Amino acid sequence: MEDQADVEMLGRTELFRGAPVDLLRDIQRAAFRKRFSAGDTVLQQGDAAATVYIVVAGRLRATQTTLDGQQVIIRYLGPGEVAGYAALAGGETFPGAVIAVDDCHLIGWSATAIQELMARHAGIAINVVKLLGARYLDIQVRLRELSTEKVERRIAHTILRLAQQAGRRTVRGIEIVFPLSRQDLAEMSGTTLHTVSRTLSAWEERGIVACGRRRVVVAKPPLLEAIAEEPD
Amino acid sequence: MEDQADVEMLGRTELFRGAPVDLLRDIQRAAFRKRFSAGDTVLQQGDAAATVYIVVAGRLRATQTTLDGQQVIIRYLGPGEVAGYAALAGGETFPGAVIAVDDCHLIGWSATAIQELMARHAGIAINVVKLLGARYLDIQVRLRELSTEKVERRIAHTILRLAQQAGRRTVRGIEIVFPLSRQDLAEMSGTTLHTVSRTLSAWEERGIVACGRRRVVVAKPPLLEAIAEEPD
DNA sequence: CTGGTTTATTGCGCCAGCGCAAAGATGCCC
DNA sequence: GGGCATCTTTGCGCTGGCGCAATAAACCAG
Repeated sequence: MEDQADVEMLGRTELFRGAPVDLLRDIQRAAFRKRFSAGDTVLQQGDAAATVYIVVAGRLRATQTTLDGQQVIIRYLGPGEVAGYAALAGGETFPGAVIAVDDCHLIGWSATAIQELMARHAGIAINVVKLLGARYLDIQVRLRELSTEKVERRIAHTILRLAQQAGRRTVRGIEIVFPLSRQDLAEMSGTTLHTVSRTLSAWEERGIVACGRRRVVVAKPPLLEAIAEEPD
Repeated sequence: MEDQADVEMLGRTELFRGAPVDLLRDIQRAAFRKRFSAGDTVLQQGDAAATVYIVVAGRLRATQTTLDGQQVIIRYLGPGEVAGYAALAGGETFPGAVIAVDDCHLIGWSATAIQELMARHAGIAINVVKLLGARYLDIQVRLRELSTEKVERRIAHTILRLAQQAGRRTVRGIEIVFPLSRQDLAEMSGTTLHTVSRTLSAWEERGIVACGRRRVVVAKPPLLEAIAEEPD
């Protein structure tokens, strides 16, 4: 039965880990499912923070856009992860957008439902604390990289991080499993697509990476790590 | 009685807001007090995340330092705010350091005590969620600024933010109440002290700011806001 | 297969901001 | 009040990486 599978899946997410089975069943009953196609907007920047999602399948991108249209990618999220922190933390509106990169399958709850859940079950609130703590840590590190490192190192770090969280071993090396353009890498590394393109070309020359249209494969991780760590 | 005053103070912090008085009393009894002089290290990067503090008086700086000694300032914190998130979120070690900028007076708890408190009182866990959510929001915005804005705008944003959270109205304008060097501003804006110095000199010329040794006063906030918002 | 769209590459010139270095200002401690 | 440490200013030259622009390659739809 599908619901049963759902319950097991929920029990493995960062949000509901450790919850007793009967609670998971309640949670599952309160949820709704939703599918999105690649490119769809799941959460819109500025909209009321009324929904929280967990990713069942597919890959999403959290971004933040300025008034003048400049965009940065805050992070990518995959199966088991949470989209819509603002709704957890009691924010009024979403500070950024979440876009489907692949075709995606999500499970969602209303903000009020989740907040009530947290109020009734401290364990879930603590899961949220851990999850936000982990995100805060990640983003601190990126802030430091952005402030102190030169572009090449930043791009290297960005790719290594993506390979870590969404890499698949292949004969050619570690392939990032979702489509990732030069522009995307630029928006994660705080640079321009031109500089990313030039950098990747140079690396390709040296056999460190292999890339195609919206594809990146890390052929020689140790060399890329060396670049990421070498001082300016 | 001093304890009574403490309890009231705790009830107004972001961490314990909304807790019933008798719980606050328990919390207060479990706490220890500690004083630090300007320049002292309160939490050391890499140390076991075993303590959480609330600032009673004074001002602190949260930083993160790289292996090669480069430093960024994550944020400043003042009265009522929490130092040592890692201990709340169940992290192993502190990802950054916290340093006293002024002479400071703090109240602290062991990580285990606070975690037990969260587990027993969902309201407190929810306060932590809100607090981490707010920090995450702040840092997202800074990440975007750092990625997309030119230095002058970034410095303007940095100063405006500091004026917002630690500004005092005076005849000369809004004064940032704690000592703040050019180097500090550089480490918050992702630039060098030289560029900060040059920029502030130019602004001083135009009467937008007035500054001295480790002092910054925003004389004409609207003009500074204009700089912060003007497109590149 | 064709035409159109999106994505990637690369040459070229320029300039914002860095890094160095040296001098100057300010505050503190004895 | 004098000496010292810390902090700030400013000139100068250089360069990393941006921005533009034009071309090329890959993909898609019909």
